[in-house]
Amino acid sequence: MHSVTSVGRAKGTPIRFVPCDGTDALAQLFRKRGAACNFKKNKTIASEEAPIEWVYRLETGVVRCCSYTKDGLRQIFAFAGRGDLLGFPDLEAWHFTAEAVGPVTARALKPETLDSALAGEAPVARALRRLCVAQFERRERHLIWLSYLQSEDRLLAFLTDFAPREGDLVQLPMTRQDLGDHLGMTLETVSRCFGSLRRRGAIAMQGANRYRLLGTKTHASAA
Amino acid sequence: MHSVTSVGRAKGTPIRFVPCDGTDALAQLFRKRGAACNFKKNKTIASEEAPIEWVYRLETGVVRCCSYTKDGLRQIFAFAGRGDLLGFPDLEAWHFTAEAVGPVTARALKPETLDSALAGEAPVARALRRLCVAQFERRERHLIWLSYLQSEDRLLAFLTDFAPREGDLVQLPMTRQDLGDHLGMTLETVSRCFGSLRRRGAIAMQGANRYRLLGTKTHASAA
DNA sequence: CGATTTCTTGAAGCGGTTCAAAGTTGGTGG
DNA sequence: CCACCAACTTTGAACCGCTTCAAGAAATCG
Repeated sequence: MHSVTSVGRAKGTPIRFVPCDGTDALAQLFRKRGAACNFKKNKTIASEEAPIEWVYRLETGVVRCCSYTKDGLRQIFAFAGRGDLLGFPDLEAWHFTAEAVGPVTARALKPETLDSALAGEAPVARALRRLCVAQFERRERHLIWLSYLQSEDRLLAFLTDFAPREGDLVQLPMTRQDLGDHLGMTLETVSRCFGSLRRRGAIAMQGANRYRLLGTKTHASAA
Repeated sequence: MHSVTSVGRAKGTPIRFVPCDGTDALAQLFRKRGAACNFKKNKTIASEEAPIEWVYRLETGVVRCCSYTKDGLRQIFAFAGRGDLLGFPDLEAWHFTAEAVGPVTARALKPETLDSALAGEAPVARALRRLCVAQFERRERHLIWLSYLQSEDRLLAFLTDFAPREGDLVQLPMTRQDLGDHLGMTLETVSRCFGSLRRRGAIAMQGANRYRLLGTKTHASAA
């Protein structure tokens, strides 16, 4: 651990992630009027600072949303998946680069189309606002991970977040490097952390890319 | 420096911060229909997870937007100032705690009021969306700071961001502890970094809380 | 002015990086 | 089907930046 004051203001819950449930109106819009499209592994879907020509809603596959510094360093803000939106209307340019981690399918809409729906249909506007705020909160959670937790707990936090449910066998589509660039550590540290989490009994691995969360309270539901 | 791949994708500009200019419609709304209010130093304006009863637009003073973990550690997401909004409508609860760093004045609006303006007036809706996305980008920039830069450059990045203009004498309203909790380092490290930045000639100090950016290109505008 | 908070500075220790090398995995073609 | 190659992962050892703990200096406020 480092920095951050201890001000003794213990909160019941730490930080909850509010999954956006109001997406329905948006989902329908994309399904009805969106163009289906596919991206191959590692294909760049959108480039930072390029004008937004399409707004996407992901159907299958995982996308890394990241930013490159001028020296070529990469920070992955988030891994986007099914139901996530890439791009916002009335935003002149992409503020991150989006790349397909594996094969990806999505539905695309022209920003103008979404824009006019925004004006006409209140539920769509509301759904988009909620999605934006949800992403916003996600970034804040990420910020907390990076400054509070040490590497091992940071990885565990991610794995917990990524797993749909405790005990499920989860396939990680991304590399150690991707994880490192997301969690602010080197790929070596990521690897070492996988090792110690496994040894510690927090996770079970099946090959390098499949894991299962052995919840601290999976069997014992006491307390 | 740590982690983060060098993929060699040099970009012209690193990450720009797009100041939200579309606030006008919102500003007018708050000025016309908002209730004026004052907060004393260190007063809690909003508490994480509490229901949002008012949405604020800051007029003077600085507010720290932060989150406390259950062990009482604090992460400061941002220091909000004049023109910044605290709280979003159609969001059931605060997702951070807001505290006055010094004396603060603001205008407050009931979320319902803002909500109905959102439905009726397109420019207000657009302004709010832009503000939300701007905050969003701000968090992403912050993430980049935390994972790319080492302490000294992190502080410099903040000081550069906080100064309205290079060369101006800037008064810092927050403590070293606040800065540390914002930048992910201890207050001691913050202090040491102030020292080395001063020695290095990047800034000039006037007491502990006034500084002046000695831009690397202030006088010499060459190249 | 004294008292309390805030800031600075020093020295030791640790977590994570860096550099290096060996081990795995998955895909391709003989 | 196996051999080979490239990409990815694991592991080791030395080093460095930041934290931690501790003490002293400066600033702020009643």
